[in-house]
Amino acid sequence: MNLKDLAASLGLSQTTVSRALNGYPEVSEATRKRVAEAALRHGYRPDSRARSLATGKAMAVGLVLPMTARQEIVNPIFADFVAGAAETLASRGYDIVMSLAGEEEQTQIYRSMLSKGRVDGMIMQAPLTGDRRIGLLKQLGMPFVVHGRVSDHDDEYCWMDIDNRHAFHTATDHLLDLGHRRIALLNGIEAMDFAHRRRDGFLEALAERGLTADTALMASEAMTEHYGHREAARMLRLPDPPTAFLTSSLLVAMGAQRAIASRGLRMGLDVSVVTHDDGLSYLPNGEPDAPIFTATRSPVHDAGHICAEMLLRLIDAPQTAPFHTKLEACLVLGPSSGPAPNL
Amino acid sequence: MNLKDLAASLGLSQTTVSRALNGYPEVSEATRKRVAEAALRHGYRPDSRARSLATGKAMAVGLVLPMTARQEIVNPIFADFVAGAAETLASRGYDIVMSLAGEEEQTQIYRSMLSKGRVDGMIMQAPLTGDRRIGLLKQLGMPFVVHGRVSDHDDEYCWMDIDNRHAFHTATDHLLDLGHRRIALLNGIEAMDFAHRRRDGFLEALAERGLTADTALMASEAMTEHYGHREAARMLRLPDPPTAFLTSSLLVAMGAQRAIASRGLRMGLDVSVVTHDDGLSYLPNGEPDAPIFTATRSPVHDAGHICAEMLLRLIDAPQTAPFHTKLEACLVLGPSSGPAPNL
DNA sequence: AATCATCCTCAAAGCGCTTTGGACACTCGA
DNA sequence: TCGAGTGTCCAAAGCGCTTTGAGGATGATT
Repeated sequence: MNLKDLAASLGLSQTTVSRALNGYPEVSEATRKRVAEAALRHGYRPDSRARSLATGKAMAVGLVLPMTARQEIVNPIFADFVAGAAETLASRGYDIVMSLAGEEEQTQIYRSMLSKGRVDGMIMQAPLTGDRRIGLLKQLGMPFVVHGRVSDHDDEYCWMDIDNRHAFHTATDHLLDLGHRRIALLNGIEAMDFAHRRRDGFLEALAERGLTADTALMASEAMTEHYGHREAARMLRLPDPPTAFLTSSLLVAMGAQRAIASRGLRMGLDVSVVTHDDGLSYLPNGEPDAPIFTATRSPVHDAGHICAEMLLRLIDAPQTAPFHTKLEACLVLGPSSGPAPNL
Repeated sequence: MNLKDLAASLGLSQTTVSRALNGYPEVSEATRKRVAEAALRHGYRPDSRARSLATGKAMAVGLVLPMTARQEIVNPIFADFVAGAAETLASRGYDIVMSLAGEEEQTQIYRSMLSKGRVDGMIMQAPLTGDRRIGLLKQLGMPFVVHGRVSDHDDEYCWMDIDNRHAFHTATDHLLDLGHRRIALLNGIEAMDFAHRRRDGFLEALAERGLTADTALMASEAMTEHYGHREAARMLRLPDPPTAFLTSSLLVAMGAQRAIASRGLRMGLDVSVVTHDDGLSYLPNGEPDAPIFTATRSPVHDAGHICAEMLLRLIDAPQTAPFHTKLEACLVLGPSSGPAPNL
């Protein structure tokens, strides 16, 4: 049942039916009611393509599924981020069109998005340092916002990011204040821009106290539990082991926790752990009021919300100058961090 | 730059340009080359809506982001599943349109998918026992395949599922063979069909050896690490604690592992743990050759592949009778399970 | 020279919707 | 009685593509 048929069955023109359905004022209340009722009865649904073609709006935004750089690992953040974004978008009638950023050439990846009309804008995730996709998107003239950012070109596009440098600076300060001097950093892959910033924040905080990092206490890898376990275990076996771990995700922290426990040490007493916590719904940091890990927390679900909100704003007014949102992660104190031993 | 302009700039008709671009034989090789070259130079991209309207194919499939029943928890499986599906779909030129299954009425949820023409078919995930969405999809006459299934109406629609009952039967047998008699089940939410089946497999295996389950050793909740920890810790404090845990996800197993360790017990020696492992890329079960947990393994990434493949088949031939894929999970042996103590 | 395949190309009719620019009937004040 | 104003409705022109049914060149065949 299309508009033509519906109009015919009502003895009205397509124009009138369309207007009645879309709430235009040029239609009498009686007619509108009659049309609405018939549409419901016949299960009429406008064809989104036709409507989109006529209006010029796709009512959809594109999202590229990020794969952690060069790894076959799907970003665990994705599900919560997209859930957040989807809530906002759905409430405004927008759909999400997903593509997979695989190994092929970037240009090729954005192929389907680019086929004009599929989407009104895009959200880009997990930018690498010096990511070239941003140039590509700008060149295409499609509205987009980046979740995260690329250091060099901060002000040329819209982004939403947490202050990763500040977060890790704060976290490091926290450990330094507790008397820790040998602090290990279990970071994510530092080709990712956020991991790079976190490392900077860590080093900065150390430097401010006149400390230099021990490269033997720094690791950078895809953020799995196994990685956290392996590296923490290795570091704890060192002649001069760390008294604290700063990790980039809850999974890594859990791995570190396991390494600490299996060495007969007590987390929070013998060895401290501070982590970043993306607030993933399926990976909560203890009970809401009783966190297990001391953490810099910033729910990625909220990030999804905000990115979507920004993108919709940009779509409504494509010519506005680039704008940004920077979120501060808050430091949540848990039992996993405590005074450095031997003090 | 649209087809009309491109044709004009070449002094050709739209027909010829369209045919040249889409590989129809009625165009001379010379013309085709000339057209392709001009299209590239002008950065011409066909409008997907217009093309879709003309061909009747949307070249996209719908995917509903599942939320674990009544919980605000995003299914951690989602990211890997969708990555798998996206690979297959992308290779065939299909996009993915996502919607969020929120709290509203189901009918409302499928709204955008239903607006005709958005998608050619759908993949439904995480069905509940007696899920009504299936009836809805059937009634709509849109091709769909279900990841998982709903017990009562197995043969009325296409589904892909792992043999959850058999997997948990096997896992339970494994523990029984090792001499365990008090086995705890840390299951997912049993409103989910798969969790229900797992429980059945567990109980069946016990029954076959003349054992009955102790309800104090059975829990059912959203599958988080915290849940695994809390429930395992509680059960280990019982007067007659379990000697083995059977858990529904790696995260839960990790929680149990933590509970075991913090009680000063050794996993695999004092207490065994067997889990189901969805093979999530960001949550590997140890090293590829050295798993940590004994597990029934079935990568959800592959499930995504298969579901997509099935859906494409269904889209190509919508009238075929419902067909199914049942995958067997394989039992991976790790150091987390061993002979029951006191034997 | 006329006929006929064989290529290559085209004009035009959709696909299903929105939207522009009236048309028609009716009311109301002058 | 007229003109303007108002409230409803409509025909038709797009939106950008694919596809049908023909048409104009060629060169080969009669």
